[in-house]
Amino acid sequence: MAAKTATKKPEERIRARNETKILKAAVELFSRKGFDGTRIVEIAEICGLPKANIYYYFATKEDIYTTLIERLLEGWDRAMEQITPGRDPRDALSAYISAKLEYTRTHGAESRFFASEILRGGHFLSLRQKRHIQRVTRERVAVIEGWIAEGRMAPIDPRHLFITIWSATQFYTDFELVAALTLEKKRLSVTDYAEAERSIVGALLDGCLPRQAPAGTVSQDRPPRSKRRKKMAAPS
Amino acid sequence: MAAKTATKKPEERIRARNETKILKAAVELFSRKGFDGTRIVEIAEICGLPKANIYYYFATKEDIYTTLIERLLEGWDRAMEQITPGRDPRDALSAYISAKLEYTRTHGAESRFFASEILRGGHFLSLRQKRHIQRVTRERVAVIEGWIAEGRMAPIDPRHLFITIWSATQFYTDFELVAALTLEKKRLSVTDYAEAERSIVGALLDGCLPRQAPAGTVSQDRPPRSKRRKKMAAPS
DNA sequence: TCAAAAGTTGACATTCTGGTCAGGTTTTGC
DNA sequence: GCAAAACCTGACCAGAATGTCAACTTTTGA
Repeated sequence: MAAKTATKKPEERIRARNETKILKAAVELFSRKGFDGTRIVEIAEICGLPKANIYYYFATKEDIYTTLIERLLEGWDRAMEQITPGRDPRDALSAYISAKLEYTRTHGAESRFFASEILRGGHFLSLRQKRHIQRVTRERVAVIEGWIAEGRMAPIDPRHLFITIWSATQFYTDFELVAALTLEKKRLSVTDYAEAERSIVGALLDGCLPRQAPAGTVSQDRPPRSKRRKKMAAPS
Repeated sequence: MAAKTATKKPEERIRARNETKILKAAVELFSRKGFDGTRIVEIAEICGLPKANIYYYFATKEDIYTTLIERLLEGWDRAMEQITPGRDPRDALSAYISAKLEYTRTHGAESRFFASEILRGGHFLSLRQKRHIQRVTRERVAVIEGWIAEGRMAPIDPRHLFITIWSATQFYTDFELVAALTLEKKRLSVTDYAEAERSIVGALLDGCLPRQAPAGTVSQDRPPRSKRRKKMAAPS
């Protein structure tokens, strides 16, 4: 498959187009039916291609799967970039939560696909990919540790904080059924995600207990949790 | 299978024993390989039974699967029972988080099995089962709404709070790989779960921002988390 | 224009796996 | 002790799924 015969580069239009089509159909199916539950003839049907054509672009089913993993990982760090030392912790964490929710909302299949892979033990993840996740995480953990050292955040373990944020944000998409049952909706809407954001930010940043002294005091309405609420979730 | 021929009841020792054995092997496999990825001959091998024997006890693979779902749902509410109106919110929520973590830690396969089922859309869940989840949740949501009305909790949406708690606790087991990568461990230990509990409780109840009261008072209701990590230079 | 490269595809080979079944053995109730 | 019920299992089947291939068509570059 000499893709670059020197004088060539943009002539792989057809290839690019079809590979994209295939991967798009595949991530949708994999995310809902898993690796074993997905048949390539299904992928082919969705693409409107004969099965043999799929095999012209990808040698095996596993090939499609791992290609998807590779692409998805590129998105892993995107949201992480919100966490930078210079920023105010409240803003940074809010933005991070918002970005993560927005991504998971608009990329349901990808989110579930990744969740499914991890749930099954991540046997398709290469060592390099695991280390990538680890490295990216470690960098941002350091930022938060910095904030804590400066007294700008409570002394909470940043690693567990990240885990809590990840899990809370992903839940709405990965386990939408339970989320919908809980919220008593048929399906989740954009508004539900917005509410989720408010709630997660509120609970994680300020806690869910009254902000006053414990003991006997009765708390009235909580003081403005965050005066600098931006309009809407940032597009992605 | 007429299991009760009037004069019989406890003579199904063999049946009970084998069914248990089969279900135990099945939940382990289903949780790691999904419905389609699990072959009944595998289940049989783990049980040390010939394949046909599995079919003597369960008519189909789906039969095994749905039987498992039914049993698991019984455990769903267990932890929920921590949330009772009389209790102090802090205690109740702490106990709930603790119970949920303990369950997920000691019942990894079951936890992942359920997660996997929901992730795939929960098509094996019956309407009755969905409604059960909904009802149990609604009950406890009401308790929290009561607390909020009494000013014993900040005015946060209890539904989203539950979602955050569920997701955070389950994450450590369902997505252990990512949790382990984040915590830089090979596998999670009991101690890690204990730390997780502390962290989740800390973040959710008190928030992760400094507790300085708006008026300037220094809060002391947060137990000082002794070990501060040394500061690190913030990277890019 | 035209040959080579890229893309397409129906039919086939092969392997798996869920599920069946008939006939056998063991356990139980009396 | 004995018949009936419960339990066991090797062999088999039908459908399905992955992957192959050789012949065919379209696109490309000069």
